[in-house]
Amino acid sequence: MPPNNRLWLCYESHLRGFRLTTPQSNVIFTLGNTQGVTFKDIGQQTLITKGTLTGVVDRLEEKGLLKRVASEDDRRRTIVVLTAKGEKVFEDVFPKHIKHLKARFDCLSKAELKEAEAILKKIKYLF
Amino acid sequence: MPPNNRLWLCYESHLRGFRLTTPQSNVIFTLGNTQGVTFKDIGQQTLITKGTLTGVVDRLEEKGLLKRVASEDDRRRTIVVLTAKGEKVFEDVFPKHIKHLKARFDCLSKAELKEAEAILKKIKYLF
DNA sequence: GGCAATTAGTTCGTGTTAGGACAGTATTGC
DNA sequence: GCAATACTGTCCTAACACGAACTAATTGCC
Repeated sequence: MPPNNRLWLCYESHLRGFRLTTPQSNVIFTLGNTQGVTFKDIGQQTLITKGTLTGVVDRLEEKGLLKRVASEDDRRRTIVVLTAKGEKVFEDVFPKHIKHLKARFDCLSKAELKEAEAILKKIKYLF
Repeated sequence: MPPNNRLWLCYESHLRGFRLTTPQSNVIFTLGNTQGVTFKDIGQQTLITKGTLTGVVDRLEEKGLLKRVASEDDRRRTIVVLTAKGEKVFEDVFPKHIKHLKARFDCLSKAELKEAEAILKKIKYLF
């Protein structure tokens, strides 16, 4: 069961407006302001399993937003790098997306946000 | 991005032990202790969209856990009913699953649980 | 040095997801 | 009573999701 709720739909539909799926934008966001990241590291940051990641990167590569570069040090590795087009998309979408989400949570007071963070951390550490 | 976290994995892997996926078990749980539920109502309760639900129900029907019955009042409707086998699965899995989850959350105090519920409700109503 | 174990990424199979087009059925409005 | 509208479930497509099997490269161990 994916996150079937309005918070999720709000998150996702905003990205759809930029022709990006959520996993795709997560990859773009991970790659922004870096010199390139390996598949493995992208997977760890985005929590996308490697098998799925292959497909997500394929589609972003087809769109010309990133490219695969073979690593020199370790030839098993593939480094994924944003293209100029990908950089542009990152610089456009990322700030807008943060702003979009922030606008919703600004309805909560500082105290409420702290409370939410605290209790969610507790739940997180149960698992 | 599906719920890629340990809480989720805990939830899902427990069900996998019963050869059920999460959406499949959600449908079973929705059908348990009822005389049958329409597609539409299952979708509303489980938050599975109708197009997806068709496939989920197909697979459960193949497993012999439920069956489709045409509605008499409204011939557009299909009512989904647990078979005897499906009832057995429900009666086996449901209590075990609740117990499994409860065990984790019991580490939180009553006050903490109340707090979590309150803040999560607030977030929910933002969206 | 050489072979086993490990690691990185791809591929494949099964299942889930949303969304849109579709057909059949029911309801509404006039 | 009939046309327009709305509703119900199916089918389709594109994209994920995981896990397992696979290839290629590197490391570990003796």
